[in-house]
Amino acid sequence: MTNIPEIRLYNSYTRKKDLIKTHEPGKLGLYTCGPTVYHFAHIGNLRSYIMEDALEKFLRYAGYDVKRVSNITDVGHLTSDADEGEDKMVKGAKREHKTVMEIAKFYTDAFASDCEKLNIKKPDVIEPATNLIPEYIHMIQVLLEKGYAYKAGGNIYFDTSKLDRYYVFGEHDEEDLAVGVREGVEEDLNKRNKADFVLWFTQSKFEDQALKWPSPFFDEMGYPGWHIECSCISMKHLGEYCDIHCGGVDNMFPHHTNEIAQSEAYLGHTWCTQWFHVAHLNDESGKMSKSKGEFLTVSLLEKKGYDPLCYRLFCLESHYRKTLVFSFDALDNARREYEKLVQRVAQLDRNDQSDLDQAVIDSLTEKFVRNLSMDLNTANAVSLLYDVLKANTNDRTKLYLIQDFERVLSLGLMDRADKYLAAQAEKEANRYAGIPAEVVQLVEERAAAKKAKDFAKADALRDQIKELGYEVKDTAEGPVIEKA
RNA sequence: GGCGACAUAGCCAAGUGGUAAGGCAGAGGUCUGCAAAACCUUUAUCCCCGGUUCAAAUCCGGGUGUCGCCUCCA
Repeated sequence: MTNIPEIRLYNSYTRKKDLIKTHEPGKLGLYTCGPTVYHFAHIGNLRSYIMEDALEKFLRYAGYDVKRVSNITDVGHLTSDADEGEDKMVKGAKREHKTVMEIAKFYTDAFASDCEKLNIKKPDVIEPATNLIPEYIHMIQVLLEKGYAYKAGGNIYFDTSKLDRYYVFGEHDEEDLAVGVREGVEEDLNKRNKADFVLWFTQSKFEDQALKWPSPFFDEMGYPGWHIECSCISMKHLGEYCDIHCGGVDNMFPHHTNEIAQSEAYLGHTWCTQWFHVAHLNDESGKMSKSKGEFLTVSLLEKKGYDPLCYRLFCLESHYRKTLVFSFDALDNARREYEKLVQRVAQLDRNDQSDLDQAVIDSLTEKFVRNLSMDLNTANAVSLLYDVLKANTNDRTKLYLIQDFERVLSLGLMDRADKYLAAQAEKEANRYAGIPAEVVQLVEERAAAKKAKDFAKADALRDQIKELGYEVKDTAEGPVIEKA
């Protein structure tokens, strides 16, 4: 923690690029809003996790002792994208004829697998929402005692009028809120203020929750509202101060606004003042969602022949605060680039015993840190890979730098380079596999003729090979024979 | 209606006061008989209009456009 560089990140809370501060020097508590496990994550969801992963890794690279906590929402998240609106988890279970618990388990695992394929590091703590029911009840009790919450119509609501400043991410007038603008969402008449939100449900206009718990508030069983889980999970694992809280921009309001409201009302002091929001991945028609158009998942990309890490490269090449438009043309671009990068890394000599070129290392790592320290400029950090490859220095130094940068970028370049080399070796070993002996004979004769610069004979032999139904092509790695 | 973000070449994308990084694609070239690969060279005045300044893609004002949020979303 001695030499941590100054890092600036755009903070949605102050709308400025603030210098990162931590409550405890050198230690950094990072909270990232996790998925609701009712369906597969689409690649737009995953963009946020990729960028948050890059942030986490850079903070570690810079020298912070990071503790990252993430939730898994497996209860209490209402949806209204169906006709009447249902709980996401209940809806998922119904769709697949499974129990809510089975659904949660299945999609939690699927999410973990997607993350692994994208080289997203597992958070230090992953907490399912259903694990902390007593904590929610406790927080709600305190909020009731302090007068920040009220009971109405069988639910408990947070009273946003009790706060000096509720709209922390931008100035709003309560009257400006367009309540019920969305189809299928009706105004809840139990609310005292338009912006009030539910902390605990026993009555819902939607279909019954599958999971319910007893509470001291009502005789009926109930379940927590969505916002309370993140506050409690963060406090349980990071204490009363959260250094940086991450999520997608769409969570700014109401989710994160509500988290701040309830957390600070509960604690009586500020809770988290650094907010990192990742912009959306759109398709040509706008925001990507699970309910419209092609549902793009990691497995779908794999099915179409894309290495998931091409997608990671695609994301890192763009800035996290800028909307990124996805198209297969753009992904093809990234794939081509990725393949070239891998090949160039593979061509570096791993046995190079030269001395490390400290001047080059210092200069390039300084640029790497400077770019990432300025609002996580991953696009420039990726560009530096090319500076490394082009640098006027030995291969050992280049490999050292690439592996060093990979601690943050995690593009799997070394691993894919290994695979590339193995595939090349395999190709070499199987060059003549399945090719008739007489064709192999002709190919070798042709190679000899070429070596002797007898090109007329070589071309004649190539024609002969063609007559047998095979085509020979010379490549950098020797002749390749294909069925014509 | 309110709030917010963004607008740079064919495409993706940096740049936050000093005369436009990088990548993909394209074009020209070098090279290995040809071809492929590789390598080299090459491609923009920054949405529009005003202003500040010796100097603006970068700051200010006014437009236009795209996208997002306003209790489902990463």
